[in-house]
Amino acid sequence: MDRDRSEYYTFEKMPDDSQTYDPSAFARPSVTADIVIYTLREKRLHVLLIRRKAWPFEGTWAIPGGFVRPDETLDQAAKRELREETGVSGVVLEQLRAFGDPGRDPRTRVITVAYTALIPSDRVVLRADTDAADARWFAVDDLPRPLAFDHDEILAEALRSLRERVERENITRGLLPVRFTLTQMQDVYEALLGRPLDKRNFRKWALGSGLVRGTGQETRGPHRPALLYEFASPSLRAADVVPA
Amino acid sequence: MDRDRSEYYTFEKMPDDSQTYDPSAFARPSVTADIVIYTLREKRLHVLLIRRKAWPFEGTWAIPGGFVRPDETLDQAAKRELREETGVSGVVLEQLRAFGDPGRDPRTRVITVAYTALIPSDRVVLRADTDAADARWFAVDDLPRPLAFDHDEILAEALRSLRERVERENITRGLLPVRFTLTQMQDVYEALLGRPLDKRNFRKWALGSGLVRGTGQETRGPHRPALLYEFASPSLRAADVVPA
DNA sequence: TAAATAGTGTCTATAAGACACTATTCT
DNA sequence: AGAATAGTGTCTTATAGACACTATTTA
Repeated sequence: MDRDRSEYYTFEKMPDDSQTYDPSAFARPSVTADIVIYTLREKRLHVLLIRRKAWPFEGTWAIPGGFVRPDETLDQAAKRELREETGVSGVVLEQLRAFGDPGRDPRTRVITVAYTALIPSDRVVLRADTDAADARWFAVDDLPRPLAFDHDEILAEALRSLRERVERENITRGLLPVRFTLTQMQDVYEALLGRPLDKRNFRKWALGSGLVRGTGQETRGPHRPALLYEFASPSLRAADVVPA
Repeated sequence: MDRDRSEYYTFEKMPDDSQTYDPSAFARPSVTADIVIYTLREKRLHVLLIRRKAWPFEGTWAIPGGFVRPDETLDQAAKRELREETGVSGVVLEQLRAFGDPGRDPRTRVITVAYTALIPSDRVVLRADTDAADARWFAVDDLPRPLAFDHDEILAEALRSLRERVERENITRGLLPVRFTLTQMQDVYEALLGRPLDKRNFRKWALGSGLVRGTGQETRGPHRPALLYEFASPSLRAADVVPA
């Protein structure tokens, strides 16, 4: 091992315990799944937070989540926690990444696998809106800091990832109802990108790209009706949707 | 809970054990960090695999990795394992995602956090090349299947992610030496994208984008010398590089 | 008829892609 | 002189962005 390490990466063998290492020799970490749930309210991107009722971080706001059970996949755990803590199901879940710094949870070593979910603005019926206190939507640019654990970091990363994906994926589908107007769709894009878009250019792009297709239907209201559109491709990946 | 679930996502409270759940009530999983190490050899993208010496999957090829220790971050664990198993350090590591299906490891529940690393083609000195048998480079389109655990899936996902990132990041930096010719750089892009690129268009793009800048130096060989370039921005994120 | 929202077209600038030959060095 | 690799420019096409007014409905 006397090769010049600053000039060459070497592969000469070093003491290798990976084949013989006994996992039970070290305390195992707990593993949780946390879910960042986005929706659009009044043209602003919001996340759902729950107020913690117990130590640690009692009374502070946190991303919903919980422990992964021995017999379920990480995706299943995320779906289950989402359902248990918020009653939401049938939502597209996307894994962000794992967060696992020692000390991020004062109880014990906890590694969390963070997910993001998008739910349509017209289908949000949050009981806590009236009930208040224990579950609330917060605009992503107006969060109650500090959050529990390292949830500030997770939310920052989730938002960065979301914005990155906006341009190259049909990511807005998850935030829109089945049928929607082009104005609603533009609102979603503007909220996600954080900047205003030109109406004519946006519509040219949305229609020209074949992303959406017109339904016959129209909206009603005290003003000119708008045509309703739907997404053209099937695209909701089966694996991401809970059957029931 | 009598609202029409097919029409509305509801947030009415369901039995919620997340606040009172005792993590020690369930067996905790083991957590590992696995690293997919890419390099370019003879214009083809290769990954480093090691042959397992012990049960399970004894004798089959696997991605290097090992258990995360209680006092280290996930990133540190990945760097340590990379160093221990291959002697490589000072490499950019990027977390891919966690893989944690029950049963992916026959020993016990093991959740792995997968990383990707890129190392430059000219600095690869793999002892096992002559020694053989226990650590080898494989072209990504010619892998020894089946691999151990769910490593087929991890490699497929890593490659998908790598190709996705090629277009929008300076990802090739990790695969190139400090100084390189534009032909070498084009080789990297072609290997990663899996298709040939036009030489003139590539050079126009590489130079015009300000990504690289010429050094004064030239190569030598039995043919016309080529100008050597280097990346313009500092850009290697400090957190990704092991200091020593 | 006022308020509110929907809907529509052109021009310009930039980026990406197709395409083939000459230049330099060494043996 | 031949082998090997480096290096170079134009035209076309597609895409994104700037930019402002008319249309329809209900109260």
